[in-house]
Amino acid sequence: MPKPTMSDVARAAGVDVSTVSRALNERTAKMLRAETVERVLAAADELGYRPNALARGLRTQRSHTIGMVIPDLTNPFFPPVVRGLEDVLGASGYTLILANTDNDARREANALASLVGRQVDGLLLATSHLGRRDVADGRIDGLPVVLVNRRGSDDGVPAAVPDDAVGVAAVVEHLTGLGHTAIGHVAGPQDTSTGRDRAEAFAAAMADRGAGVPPPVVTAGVYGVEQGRAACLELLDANPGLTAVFAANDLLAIGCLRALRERDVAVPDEVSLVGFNDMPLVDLIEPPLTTVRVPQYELGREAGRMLLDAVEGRGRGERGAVHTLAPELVVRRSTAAPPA
Amino acid sequence: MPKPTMSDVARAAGVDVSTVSRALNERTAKMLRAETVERVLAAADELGYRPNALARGLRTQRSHTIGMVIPDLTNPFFPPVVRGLEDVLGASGYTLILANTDNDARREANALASLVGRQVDGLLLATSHLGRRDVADGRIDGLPVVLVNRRGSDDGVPAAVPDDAVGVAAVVEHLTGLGHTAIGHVAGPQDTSTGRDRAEAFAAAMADRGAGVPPPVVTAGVYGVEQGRAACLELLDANPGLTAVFAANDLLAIGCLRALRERDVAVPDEVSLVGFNDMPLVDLIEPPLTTVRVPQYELGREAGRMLLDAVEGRGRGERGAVHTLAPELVVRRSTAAPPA
DNA sequence: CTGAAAGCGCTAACAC
DNA sequence: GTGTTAGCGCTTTCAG
Repeated sequence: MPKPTMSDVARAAGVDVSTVSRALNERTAKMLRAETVERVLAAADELGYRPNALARGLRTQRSHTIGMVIPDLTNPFFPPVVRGLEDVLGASGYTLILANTDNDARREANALASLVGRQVDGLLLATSHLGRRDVADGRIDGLPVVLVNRRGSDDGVPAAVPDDAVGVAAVVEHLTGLGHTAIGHVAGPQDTSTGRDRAEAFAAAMADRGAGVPPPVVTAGVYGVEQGRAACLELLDANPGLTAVFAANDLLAIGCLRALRERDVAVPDEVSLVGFNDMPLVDLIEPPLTTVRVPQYELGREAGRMLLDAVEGRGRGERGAVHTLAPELVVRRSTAAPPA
Repeated sequence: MPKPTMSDVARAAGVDVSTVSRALNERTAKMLRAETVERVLAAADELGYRPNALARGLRTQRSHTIGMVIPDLTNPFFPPVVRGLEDVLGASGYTLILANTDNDARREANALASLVGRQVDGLLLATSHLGRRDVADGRIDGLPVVLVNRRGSDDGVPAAVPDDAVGVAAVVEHLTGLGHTAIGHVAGPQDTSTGRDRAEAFAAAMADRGAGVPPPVVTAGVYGVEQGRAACLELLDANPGLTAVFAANDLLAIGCLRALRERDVAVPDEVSLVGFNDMPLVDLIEPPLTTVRVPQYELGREAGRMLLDAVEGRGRGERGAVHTLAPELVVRRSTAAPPA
């Protein structure tokens, strides 16, 4: 027995397919006599009828599907974001389709093309690089776009992001409060808003604290453990007096930890280390990482809400709504007072 | 300018839509004159035409979409599996849709219904419990199903799984080789093949090693950190002489680590600890976890291949092909000789 | 080798 | 209130 279709239900209930369609749709069911609706529902239930989402989407020009582009699902930062997204989207009947790009431009282009071909109703981008022009107006191929965790070049494109400046300020305050003055920064890619904003906020916060010269910074080209390790090695070698390192995210911080171990410097006894994101499991490494907690699940929820608003035509005209979520410093055991 | 459709391309190229369809499809392009194909391709390219996957799917009864049901994406075990899956599916033009269930039967039912409604061509289940009857014949709602990381109750349903017995045997050999005899097991849920098989393999391997009495076992109801902690506490309290604990997966092992810390017992000096899976980041916790490496990415690839075979009608008749991947013991610093 | 026509399963005017 | 009709964008006989 092949899948029952609407006309099977119609026949079973003794009505026309259009009546079945009306009965099955919340909005149009009230056009019908209650008794009819009931009869249709019973027949549908009896046959185990499931509406065909493809046919519906083709007809309504709405697939109830959302595409999301991320660099790499195995980066522990993303799964909680995705869960948050799924929870809001699912509640409204939308399904999420993920695509990984591994930071490769060609793969990203393919992914977008594939998603658009699948008629997604909207796009979530966690990969946006500053300066990409195709999202300047908050749309790709006519589809609404919301950036996740990163901002666009200007604030014209909707985005859900952590408040980097606030987070970084808390880090610098914590470190200087502990007595550190020689603090270095392992910065993230400067073509991402997170990398650039955190580096700028760090320089600004240090200047506020009366640092005469700009603090030492080494930039990692990609947010990855290995890149963090290399950058930290460089930072350490160029600045032997450092007593603290602030990494632009947790993956880089883990790389720093490896670098520190290689150079045989004790954390936090000789050098303190701080990350950013508080991604899952960083509380289990040794020493447990002091970091800035970005509400990942909430980030996903917020981005989902924003995109749904755009897709369903609510809240139009508020082009460039960048929603900022408050981060929070989580002090663990990777930071301590500098050695006497 | 709305999205160009096939008839737009047809008009631009001065041919019928059916000709465009033929020109754009690998298989049917050879029916056409090369010059015609070229003209169509040029027109399509010119207009930026993208085939509508919904329309195609409706017509062909094939969405080129695969549904996957997992307990929880934030469990670090799954992302690499998903990546492996995506890589094989993507290469064949298929898209993966994920659904999380949080081990909730109702959510699972909803997820399956939603996926089936979206006309997925096949299903991947990483949540299967032993004894569920609806997959007994390797199909749900007529769709081919492949289990990932878990087997069904009998071997009638296709599955890609690690070889638990081999992995567990390696663990026991490692531990006994170190001199341990008092080894306890924190078992996984007994309604999953992994939980049950590993517990049985453990008992068998211990018996092989000449253990007179069955070794102590406490079962966790769910694969989770908190459940691992609770189970381990219980195990420890009931068996004060234990010098080693083998947990049925890494999440449980992390819970055990917490329990051990709470009881102030040093790992590995007083008690050795072994996990299972070698999920990402367990090499970074302290002490780095000795565990059994399950090739997660490969597991995904293998499951993907199996499902594609079933979906595309290849390899029929080999009902019940359970593909087993070889695990490998990874010795890190959570295991050592028992205290003298 | 290419065009005409039908139809996948559904929704949305438009009738009655 | 409910049936009739047309058509979303595509593929696939069937003609020619």
